[in-house]
Amino acid sequence: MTSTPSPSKLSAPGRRWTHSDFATDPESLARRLLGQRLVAVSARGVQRTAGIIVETEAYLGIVDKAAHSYNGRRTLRNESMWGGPGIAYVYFTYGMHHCFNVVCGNVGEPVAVLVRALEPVEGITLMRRRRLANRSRPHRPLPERELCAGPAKLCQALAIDRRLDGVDLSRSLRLWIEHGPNPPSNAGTIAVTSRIGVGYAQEWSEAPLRFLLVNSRCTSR
DNA sequence: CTACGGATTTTCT
DNA sequence: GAAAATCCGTAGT
Repeated sequence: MTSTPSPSKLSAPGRRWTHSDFATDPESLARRLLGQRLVAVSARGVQRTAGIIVETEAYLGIVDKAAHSYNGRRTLRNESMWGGPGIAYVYFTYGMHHCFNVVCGNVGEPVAVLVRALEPVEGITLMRRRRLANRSRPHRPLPERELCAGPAKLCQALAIDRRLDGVDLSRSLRLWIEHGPNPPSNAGTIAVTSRIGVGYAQEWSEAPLRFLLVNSRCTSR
C-alpha cells in the first residue's frame, strides 16, 4: 500500500501552489498557470471569488522593453517585481485600472507573468455586482464570459487592488493559486501570440509571449 | 462582428 | 507635462 503514489503529491485539484511552484522562468510559468485556479478572498475574509486562468503573458525583465523592469528600472511602483517567486505584483494604470502579475524566476530577478483572463467559477454573482458598479446606465447585460475577460476586468471582479501588491501567494489568506483539474501537460490546447497593448516596446512588441487556452470562450479577444 | 475616441490619475521624466 | 501591460459606449459593416 505504500508503493501506490498519492495523487495529492503531484498536482491534485485544489492543492495550493507552494513557493517552489513559482520558481521558474516566466514563459514556463505563463504556460503552467493556464488551467489553474486563482482564488481571492475579500478583506473581511467573507466573500470568495475564483476563476480558472485561461490567458497569460510573460514579461522577461531587464532585457524586455515591454516589462516595467526593463533596463533595471526599479521604482516605488514596481518594487514587487524584485520580491521573488510567488509574490503578487499589482499595479495601477490608465488612471483607473489594476493589473495582477505573478512574480517568478530566481530570487531578486524582476520577471513576472500577467494574468489576462479567467473563466469565472466561484462567486459569480458577486463578480457581476462588482463589474457593474461604476458603470454608466443604461448598460447592456453582462454575460458571464465577459466578467474576467481582460487583466483589469478580472481585478475588478476579484477585488484585486494595490492593497494586495507584494503579498506572498504561497502564504496569503487573501490571494492564492490552486492546482486545476488538468495537469500542465495540456500543451496541445495552448495558442501563442504577441502581447497586447505593448506597441511602444519596438522589437519586443511582436515577441510570442501571450498564451491562451484555445477552447476557452473567456479570453480577452 | 470590428473600429474608434474618451475616461481618469498615478507615475516618472 | 506625457504616457500608460485598459475598458466602455457608440457607431458602422
